[in-house]
Amino acid sequence: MTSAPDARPDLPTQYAPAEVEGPLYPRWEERGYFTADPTSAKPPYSIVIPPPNVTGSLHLGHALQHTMMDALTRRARMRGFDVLWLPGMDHASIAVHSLVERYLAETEGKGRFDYSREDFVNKAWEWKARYGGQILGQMRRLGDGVDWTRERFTMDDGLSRAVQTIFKRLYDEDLIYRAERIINWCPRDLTALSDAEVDHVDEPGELVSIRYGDGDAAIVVATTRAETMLGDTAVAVHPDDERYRHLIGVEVALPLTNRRIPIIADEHVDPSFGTGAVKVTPAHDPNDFEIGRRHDLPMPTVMDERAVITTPGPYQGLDRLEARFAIVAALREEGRIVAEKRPYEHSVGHCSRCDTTIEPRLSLQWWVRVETLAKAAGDAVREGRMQFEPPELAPRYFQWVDNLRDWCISRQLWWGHRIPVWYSPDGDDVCIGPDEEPPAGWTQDEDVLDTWFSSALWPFSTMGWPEQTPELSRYYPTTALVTGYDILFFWVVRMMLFGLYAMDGEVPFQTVLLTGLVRDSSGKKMSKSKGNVVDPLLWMDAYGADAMRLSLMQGANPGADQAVNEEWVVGARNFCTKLWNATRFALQNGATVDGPLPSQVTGADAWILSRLQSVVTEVDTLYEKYEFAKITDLLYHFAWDEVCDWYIELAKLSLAGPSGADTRRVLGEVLDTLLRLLHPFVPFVTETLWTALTGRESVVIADWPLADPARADAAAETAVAQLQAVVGEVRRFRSDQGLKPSQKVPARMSGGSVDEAAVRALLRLEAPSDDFTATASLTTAVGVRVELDLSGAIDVPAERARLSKDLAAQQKERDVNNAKLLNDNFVGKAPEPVIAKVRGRLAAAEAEIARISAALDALAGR
RNA sequence: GUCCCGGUAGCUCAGCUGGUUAGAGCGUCGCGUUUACACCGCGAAAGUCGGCGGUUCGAGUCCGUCCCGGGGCACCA
Repeated sequence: MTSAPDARPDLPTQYAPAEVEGPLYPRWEERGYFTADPTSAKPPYSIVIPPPNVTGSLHLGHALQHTMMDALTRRARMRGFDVLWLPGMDHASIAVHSLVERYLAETEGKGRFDYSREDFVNKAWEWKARYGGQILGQMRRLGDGVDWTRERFTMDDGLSRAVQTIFKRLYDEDLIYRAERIINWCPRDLTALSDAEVDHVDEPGELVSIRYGDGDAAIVVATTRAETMLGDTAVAVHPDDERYRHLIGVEVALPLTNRRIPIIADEHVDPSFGTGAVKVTPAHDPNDFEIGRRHDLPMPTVMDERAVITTPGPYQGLDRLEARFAIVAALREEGRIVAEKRPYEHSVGHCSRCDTTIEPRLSLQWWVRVETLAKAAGDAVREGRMQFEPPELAPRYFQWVDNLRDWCISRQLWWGHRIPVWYSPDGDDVCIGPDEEPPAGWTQDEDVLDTWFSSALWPFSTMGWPEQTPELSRYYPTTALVTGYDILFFWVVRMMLFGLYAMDGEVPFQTVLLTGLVRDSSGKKMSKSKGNVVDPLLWMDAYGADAMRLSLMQGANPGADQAVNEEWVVGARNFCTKLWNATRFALQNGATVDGPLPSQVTGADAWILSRLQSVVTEVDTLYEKYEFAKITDLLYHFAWDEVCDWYIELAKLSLAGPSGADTRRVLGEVLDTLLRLLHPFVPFVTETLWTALTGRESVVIADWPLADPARADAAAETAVAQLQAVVGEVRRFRSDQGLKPSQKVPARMSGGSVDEAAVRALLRLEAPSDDFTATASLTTAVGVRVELDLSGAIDVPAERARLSKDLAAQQKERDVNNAKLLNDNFVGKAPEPVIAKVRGRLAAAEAEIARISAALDALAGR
């Protein structure tokens, strides 16, 4: 292939995706097609990419979402918008920690705490430089038309400044505070986690009922976590519970210890659950913590950060599970176990990163006070300032945002944005803004912020906030956000919280387009443990990025999960090949895009232009609703069934005829438009074909097609439909008669008004010879009679079977419609157009029955 | 417990405010080379639209209920 963009290069005979796709992206990038221009007079269109983790590699979910964003932005660009699609990556605090720790263990044989904080962070930056960001190259491979000149990283200087700025503002307004609470603690990652980072899983545990105290002062409590009894400081019962009323205020002996704890009354206790009495461990359970606060109970911690028992005594040094076993055994020994239920199904929190069982832990952490922020985030959607697509997913958003609890944002990690608060030797603290210096001798807080804290700023921090940049004023709010519904809580909600706060109540995006999950061919979730994870890179290598993108778009119904498999990618590749061959045909036959379209065209040319303008309109309508699957389906069938199967076949006839010049121009127009319509989905192959066809610079910067209603031609559409009906009927006859496709048959045609030459050519019918003898006769539904000379007996049983089948269908049709018209209720109550339609169908069925019966009678005469 | 989504051909899915003989892709079967294309062409077979009940002249489409699958949230001492 020649690579000169302005010549019309010959297309190789065979479509080879790798050769087509390889050279194009660098060319697009060099020419700056994807670079936004804030000074442009064009209207803006903006999308910020959901920043993949710096540790990440492209998976099918990315491929799906990126293809959608690419399609939206490519189309917007073609429609004349100044497009910003902003790429970047997330620093992924915990994920990087795990990877870097493993990397250091392998390369240097050391653990995290063998390094100083500074050294570890430097190692992490080294790791990022060396192994991070693989996905960026994979995005180019996929064809993402992002503005690389504006690439961002959540830990680069500008974004770090944004983090510090908003932290200080929130801190100054008392929307960030520090408090000791029960938090979700991961004993493996050794950090606090937010509620969103905990997955709750039902699993079999044990429910053990233990008798506390003796004699009159005894009470039975049930627990799944016997080991925490070392930290019990009370037993709680419901204040109205008659069974225990007399015990309230009494102290009981806590087994295995020499402590005595009070029995208290608290509304939180459910009298109908278990024994109606609860052991209270304020330092290791969120509900118990609340009870403890209400009753001013002591809150002893019994485990360290690795969930090892610290209480002096026989259990000290045991892991929480070992301790549970040992303590239950000891209680059993003392005869204090009243009941044991095992297994006992209950929900247990796990670290969403490493799957370790979460330990609720009393801890001093930083929090965002979310009440007012969440209210604003909910109202913005309630007031319609931001909308979800599909709207059915909005309830999930409200469910979360309307019940949000304060957000724990501090993490006991080193890789991330360090909390900008400094402490004096006396324990005073001060929050330091971006341009401020901490007082000499003060020390900074050791913790970093939750990764999602900086992600929440992404729609504006990437555009230069807090500076009032041209980008920020032009591209915020962004036009759309495209992301998976699974990330609604983590990310979308938090961008709403901070976007509305930082940007004076302006939403970060006008529309949130939620995609489903990509599943395997049988609809199962992909997971490493199931071994059904597909690497999109392999599919791209085998069939091309275009084919993979197209197959993903084929299944992309809004908000719905989709199953994918290799067969469909093959099918999508086949479609690209079809386009390739159609374009080759056009080039070989002198199709042109130069000069105006002929004002008057006839026959197939008029028909296909009519269909084309209608398809353009439909595509635009479907884009409004983000119906990617339907757009794909529409274009697929238009291209394959109408353009290739019918128009090109018909064009073969007229190309040689007197209107050949018109047809060459129409053929060029149809392919030109079709390739432009398809470009957002299959950017590579359309670029190669379009430049070959038109000789112009690039379809990336071509204009989006406009429908021309003047080209609508109902008569031409009817004429071709009739032609198709006749051809279809005779083809079926030929097939049923066992005639080879290549066999030419003399025929005589009469009646109707179809293009006889076209019918003859498509059906391989010859002119009748002198000794023509009609051995078969077909009268088709559009009144065309075709007599065929099969030079010998036809297969009478086959023909009778064919006609009988048609007859039965028409009789059923007649009966159904007849019954309706005999029904007074129907005639009396149905609207007139519906009745007219039924009358028409009845008449048509009767005509068909007459026609087919006649044909059967004629057959009987043989 | 509560909320959401889904149950339509062998498989994966479309079917808008109820009104043609319920569609597509892949797969299956038959025929085969008509110079764009076998990564193709032509033809065909294939569904009691999860069950039951209701509203209606008319229900895959609306209502109720049940069954099955997926997911969210809450609780889980």
